[in-house]
Amino acid sequence: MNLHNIEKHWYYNKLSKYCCRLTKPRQVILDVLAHAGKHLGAKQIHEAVSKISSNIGLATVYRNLELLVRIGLVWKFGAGGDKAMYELAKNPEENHHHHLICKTCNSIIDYSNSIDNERDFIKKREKNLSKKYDFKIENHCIDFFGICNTCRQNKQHK
Amino acid sequence: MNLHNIEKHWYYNKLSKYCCRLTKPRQVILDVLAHAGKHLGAKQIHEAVSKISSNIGLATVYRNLELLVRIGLVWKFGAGGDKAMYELAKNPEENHHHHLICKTCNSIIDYSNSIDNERDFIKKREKNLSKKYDFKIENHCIDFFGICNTCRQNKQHK
DNA sequence: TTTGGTGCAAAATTTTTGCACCGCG
DNA sequence: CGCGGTGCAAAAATTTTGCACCAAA
Repeated sequence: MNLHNIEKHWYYNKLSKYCCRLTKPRQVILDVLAHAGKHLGAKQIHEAVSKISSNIGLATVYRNLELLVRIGLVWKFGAGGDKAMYELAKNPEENHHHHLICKTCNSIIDYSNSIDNERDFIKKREKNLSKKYDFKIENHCIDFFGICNTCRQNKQHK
Repeated sequence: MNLHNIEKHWYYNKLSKYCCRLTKPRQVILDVLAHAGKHLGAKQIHEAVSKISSNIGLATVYRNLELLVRIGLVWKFGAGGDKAMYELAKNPEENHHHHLICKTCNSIIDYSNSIDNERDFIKKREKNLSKKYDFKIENHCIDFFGICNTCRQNKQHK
């Protein structure tokens, strides 16, 4: 399970391609996201980052996340609108996460869009929409909201 | 084009069904969303509400939006994670909006999921995911991010 | 030396909460 | 009366900005 170094190269390379210096904070933020393997909030990222390397400001985390989102290395999604969540983008050839978000406890289940033909469907949809609205689509976010099994069970006990 | 009263009945009825009083603020908030016909932020809603009826607090707007979202009358989505956006839910039989969000100017294009077979696809997907994760799905949010035509043109002129 | 990147602190924005009060059931 | 709902103000949480400084190109 040592894909980790390969991934490292992938995203580090992409960063330099965009003429951004590979600074310590950027390295650490990317590593944190890669290790997490799932969505994190800005504060969580800052906390994790601080454990690895001290004196990295929350503002720097925000500034770099914005940069990373802009160049497509990180994806940002809304989790229903409370606070922003971030996750490392995958290689274009790979699939990424979509979400099941519990309205009651706010927990988030990641699922991969490799299931079924979702990926193909989205691709087709993007092409169609791009043309129709003259809009260059770079990525997307698909979230389902509802009630998780734990919360449904708790409800019954009330 | 006087569907407006019909719609009114629809959502007013649903509200009373959930044992919530149909108070002035709730009426006004729903009317604002119905008239807007598109997503609005909490602040925008409060401003619009204030024009119709004075002395309705922003906190009340937030509290009621939360309620309306919980009972399914209003949909909330993240717009990429800055602030929450709200739009009136549609009758279950109708289609609702998905979004194309410009990363550069933050403008949002609504599109209806009636196009193509998107609606059917989502339905199928929901069923599949519900079963797989034992998760009761109530609604969803599909957003595409990219660059709108205006911003693409501006870029070229730089 | 010039520019991009940073830390820190202050500010702005968005959302939540506490509390007293009001009015329907 | 009791309780859901409200306004207002204060607080909390999230995100952005100003500014001086540092370090790589």
